[in-house]
Amino acid sequence: MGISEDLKQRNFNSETSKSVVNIIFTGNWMMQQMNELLKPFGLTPQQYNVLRILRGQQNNPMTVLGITERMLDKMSNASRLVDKLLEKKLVLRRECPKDRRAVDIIILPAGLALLEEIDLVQNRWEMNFKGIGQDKMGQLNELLDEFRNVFTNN
Amino acid sequence: MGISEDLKQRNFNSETSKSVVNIIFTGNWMMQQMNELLKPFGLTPQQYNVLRILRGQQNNPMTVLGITERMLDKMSNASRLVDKLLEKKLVLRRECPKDRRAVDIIILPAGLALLEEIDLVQNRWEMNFKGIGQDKMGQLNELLDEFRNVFTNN
DNA sequence: TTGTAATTAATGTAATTACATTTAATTTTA
DNA sequence: TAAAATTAAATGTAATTACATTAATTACAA
Repeated sequence: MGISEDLKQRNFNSETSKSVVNIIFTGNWMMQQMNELLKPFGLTPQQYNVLRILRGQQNNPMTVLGITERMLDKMSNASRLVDKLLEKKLVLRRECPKDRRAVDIIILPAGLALLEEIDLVQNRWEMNFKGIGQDKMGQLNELLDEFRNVFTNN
Repeated sequence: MGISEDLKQRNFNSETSKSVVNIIFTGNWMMQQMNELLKPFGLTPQQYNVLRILRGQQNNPMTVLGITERMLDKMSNASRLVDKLLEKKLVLRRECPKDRRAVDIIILPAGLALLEEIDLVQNRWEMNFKGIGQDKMGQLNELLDEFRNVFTNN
């Protein structure tokens, strides 16, 4: 019996308890999917996330702190993730001229190219969900946001 | 700027792309919440999950494999998680009489008592979500299930 | 200005995870 | 039955994460 069936059969105290477990489980499941998708490209989901954040800044440099603030998983050490991306020559690291404590990170053309490759595969993969429909996707996003917004901060 | 605002501002290709990121992010967020909640009790979310699985079996012994199948995060090593629970004297481990390769794990009264303590705190914590309403919770659960069910297995 | 506090990134480390391998027992099959 | 294949759990390990600390720089207050 898989966990999906388990989720259904388990007698939860409340729909809320089930949601809590379901969100964690589905998050793990999704991460796993991403992990498989990224494996051929030699990136972990966390490294990929950092690259996408850098691309999102339209080639403006971004400090390590800036990256940290936007990471999905705050606990991954941005400093060391950037190390890995440096090793792969996907980003550049240089002292920030405005604040010598800070370090600017810039995505390199190789990084952008890799992201574009991954985009193709990811878009194809996302097609799997097209049966669900935009309206339901929107609903899901609203519900997840609402869930988190219960706690004012975050 | 927190990630929530970032999720809103980021220009996603599609509502689907946003859902993918949102599910991962909200899963991590929820895990973090659980982590904070469990810290005073000296349990990690994974250890807690195993304890709950064992409780769910109404004190029937369960093999390590059985636990693995029901874990939220399949990748955590059930064997070593059980080690930790043994150290804390929350479970018992004994050779399975029907199959000497397998090992039966049974939750001890101390484990059940700890879970009841945690239940109190968790129920109180879940009250935070009561404003959302049962109907929306149900909706969310259905949507998450639908998302995963796109891939027949899992 | 000078000393104190705060901020930024990097690093040290213990624990955990991911992944492969090993050991022991059981099942299958020749 | 004996050998081969499979299964269950444990273990080895390299990488990663969680958490604390450090080092360097900047901001601020006396």
